[in-house]
Amino acid sequence: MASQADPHLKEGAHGPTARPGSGDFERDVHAVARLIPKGRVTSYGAIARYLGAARASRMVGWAMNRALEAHPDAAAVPAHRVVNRLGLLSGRMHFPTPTTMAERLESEGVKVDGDRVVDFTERFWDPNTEL
DNA sequence: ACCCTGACCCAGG
DNA sequence: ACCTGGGCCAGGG
Repeated sequence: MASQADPHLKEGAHGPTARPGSGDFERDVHAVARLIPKGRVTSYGAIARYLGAARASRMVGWAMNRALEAHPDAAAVPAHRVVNRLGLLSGRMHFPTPTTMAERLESEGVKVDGDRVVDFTERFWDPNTEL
């Protein structure tokens, strides 16, 4: 089954899961997003890089959008924990309300000032180094 | 079948 | 320091 929280992503040495053009990209993005610890955040680019597609950060945002539309509740995929490289909540407009993203983060202990994550550097969780 | 756009990011001028 | 363009994958008109 190799699904849930066990994406043997990274390169396709023996199991090409994130091969470009395979359509598995979205699924892999969701898998990584589910691994983001509560109270931490990561970026589109970090996830893309972890999947071996460093230039596909836009697709990560696209995948988050899809996940959110399918499950507006944060249960399935914690889309609110994915921000841009500057710590800005660039995807806030795609949540039920423009403030939902910030509210969900604050409810996990992540402080948000305006549209930016406070202490972004400390809160940052990089799948490339921590996974 | 072509063209455009997107919750991004980096390099170049 | 600001602006521009290319690249990535997928979906919509």
